[in-house]
Amino acid sequence: MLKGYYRMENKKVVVGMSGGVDSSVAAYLLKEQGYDVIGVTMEIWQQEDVCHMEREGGCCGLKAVEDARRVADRLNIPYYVMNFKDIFKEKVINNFIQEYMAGRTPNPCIMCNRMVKWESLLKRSIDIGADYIATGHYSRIDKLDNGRYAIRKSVTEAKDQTYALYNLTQEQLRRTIMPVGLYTKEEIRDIAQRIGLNVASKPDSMEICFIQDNDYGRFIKENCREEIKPGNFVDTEGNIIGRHRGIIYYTVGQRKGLNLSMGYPVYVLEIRPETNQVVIGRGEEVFKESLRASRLSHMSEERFKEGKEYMGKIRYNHRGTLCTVRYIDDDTVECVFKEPVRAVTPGQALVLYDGDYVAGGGVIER
RNA sequence: AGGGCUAUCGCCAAGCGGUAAGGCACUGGACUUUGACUCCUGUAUUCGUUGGUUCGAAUCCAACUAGCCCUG
Repeated sequence: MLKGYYRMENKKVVVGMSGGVDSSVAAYLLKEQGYDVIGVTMEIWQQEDVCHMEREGGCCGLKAVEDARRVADRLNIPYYVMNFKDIFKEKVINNFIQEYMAGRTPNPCIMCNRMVKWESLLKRSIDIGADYIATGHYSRIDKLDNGRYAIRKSVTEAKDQTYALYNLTQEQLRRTIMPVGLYTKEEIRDIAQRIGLNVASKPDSMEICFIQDNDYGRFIKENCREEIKPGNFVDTEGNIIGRHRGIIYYTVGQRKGLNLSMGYPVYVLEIRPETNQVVIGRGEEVFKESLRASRLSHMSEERFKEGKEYMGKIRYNHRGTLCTVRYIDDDTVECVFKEPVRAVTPGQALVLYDGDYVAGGGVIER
């Protein structure tokens, strides 16, 4: 039943515990493997008025602390709550708002993973004497023949979280353990059940953790300094076809909420922050066969191989499309897909896979 | 001022005497560890107004109202 079992006497690992099933079982598995396990819950965004609107499954709510503490007690491991509110606000929330204001669509989970879950938690963990940090991600980390570390897809295709981890650094990967990547979600729930964790049937988390009601438009409006200005919807010819409420409310590929009655469904093709315009078109116009990505991150390889076929994902829930890349400069690639992909969205990540391994990725520019 | 045409859900639009299609938009839900997409679901007791004909009208008739077009 236990996979990847080997004894790690004296090795100290900090497990980021969200209070959910996955990270709880991760802590258990590590303990079984002989690590010296410390449970930590990262306090990152809670507002004081959140108690009455406890949403099930939030990855970092207040109830999370209760649940995590109970699990730590049960596993008999030391447990701490660490405050990461400032760094989270600065690196994740502010960036989230800035990106939307700039007409882009960020993926806050990726930013949070890289800057908070890893950069900050790892640093503090090392400070308290830990050798590793661990999480409950459905993903594996392998050391390759070329000496590099790489994120590898989980054993379950159905539950794969590697996309949001594409930009972890070699140093971060070297110090990370992801014990649940060897199991399926069902197996993890079974383990939780067997060892008597009360979080066994807790629902998976979803949606943005720091926006409880999921109304991210309102969240930005209330938290940004600048004014949200209404503007024009235009077609590809530049004709004005309506008014929009402000570019932050839209994203490429979006259909709902446009309030545009053309007789056929219309979608957002492009957001132009310079002119405050939102370009609208038909469903088939939202497909593209190439994109440009920058702020590159290389994982399984030091550099991508031009002409080599990778599987490219342009959003978390994307099966992937075969593609090739070509460097425009050291930090930018042009990616050409074998077949058109829907809704290439600036601000989202392009993640390239070489088989099961994450080769790397970047942020979509256009 | 004459002549003609049109008025059906927020938008477009079927209907042509037998008891209100459909599309778009919008609602709610499912899916989803980002935003989206997608998939289900719901949505006019009422047809510009007022009368009339008829067993029965959104459908026929009349007047009125509004908009559009043509001629001055």
